Amino acid sequence: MEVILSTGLNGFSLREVARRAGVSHAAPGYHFGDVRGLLTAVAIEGFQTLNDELVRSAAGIDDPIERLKAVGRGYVRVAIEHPAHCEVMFRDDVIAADDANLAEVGFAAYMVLEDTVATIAERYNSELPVRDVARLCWSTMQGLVELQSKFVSLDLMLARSSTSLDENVERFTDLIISGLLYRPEMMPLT
Amino acid sequence: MEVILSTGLNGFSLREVARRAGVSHAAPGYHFGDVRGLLTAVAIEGFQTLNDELVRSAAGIDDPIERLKAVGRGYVRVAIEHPAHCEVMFRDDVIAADDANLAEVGFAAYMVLEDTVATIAERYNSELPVRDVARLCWSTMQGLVELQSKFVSLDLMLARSSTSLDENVERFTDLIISGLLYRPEMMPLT
DNA sequence: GATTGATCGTGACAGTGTCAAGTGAAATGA
DNA sequence: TCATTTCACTTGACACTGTCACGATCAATC
Repeated sequence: MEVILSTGLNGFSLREVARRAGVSHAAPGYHFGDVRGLLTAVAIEGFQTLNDELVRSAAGIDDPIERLKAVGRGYVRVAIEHPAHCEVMFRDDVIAADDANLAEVGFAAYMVLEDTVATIAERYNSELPVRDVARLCWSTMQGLVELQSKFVSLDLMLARSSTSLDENVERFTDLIISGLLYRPEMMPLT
Repeated sequence: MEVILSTGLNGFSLREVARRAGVSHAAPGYHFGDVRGLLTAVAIEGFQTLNDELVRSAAGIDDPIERLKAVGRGYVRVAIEHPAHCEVMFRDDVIAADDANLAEVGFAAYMVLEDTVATIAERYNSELPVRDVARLCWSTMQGLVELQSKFVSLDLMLARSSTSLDENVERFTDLIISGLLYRPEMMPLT
């Protein structure tokens, strides 16, 4: 994590890892087989903490809409507190995307989200396309985390005050949730 | 683009580019100054075509909601037709994210989206937070493009038939648009 | 007490980005 | 017209990288 944070994933190198660990230059390669293997292990660890955090965020909140908001906040909390992990987790070009363990723990994390959406459907709107909504939420969070820095520089160009990641999460989830409550018969298009 | 597509951004190398161009190994470095410089040029080209495509997608469509849908479709069309460019455009670790030309053309592309949302606000819902909605849309599209492959393997695990990128765009935009039409007084949260 | 397996260290190889120096042709200026 | 400068490279070198084969050490096991 140190190496990823200081040099970026780009300048990451097994030999630098070895240097900081005080071992020979080939030792990391022996353990993880590969640079890909090492980064895959990092990604798995990342998904594990994501899963833990989402479960913890959702726990004890009865209203599923509030629970969805909490899950969203949990997602960006992981992004903020574990930036090195998150830089790796979705980078299929540097990890073994077909690794079984990776798929399993990623699946678990996703399911926390889908379950929450399913409860919203039960309680508020039975016509809700659960799977689509869950993926919409995930895509939005992921895109937000990735684009946040662009948004900041965009605000700079427009001389507008910029919005923090946390605040953007709140706004985005509110906007999405509005959509979950909408039914066509409520209001025709003009 | 050839090199990026065949070896991935990970295995990308100036020397391979030089080989395919039939020039000496240092020639690309001379032209672009740097591997970062070359990839920044690619990103600028990518944002330029994105901007062109979004403008073309939006042109001639009167209803702003239909226009927003068209812009969304345009976004993923660029992602599909120019995968090499898109792999670079948002990778701030390998490009010069503070490049002035890059910021300018990226800004232009974003503004097509924000203008469309502004028109929706004018016509349908004056209380719409235009900036937030525009960024919600962009984040969602970006996240979707990035996560699509994960969604496919997720469907595989769940033994569900998977959804194409185009279809996901349709569904996501529909869900977002529902939210844009929603007003709290329409339906209380019971 | 010999063997085996794991955990490394060492050295080598091909490949990489980048830099300094050289090279030849085209453009420029007198 | 001819010297000079600029441009677009080429060449060669350096430090760095991942990965591999080969040894060395050492604890556990038979």
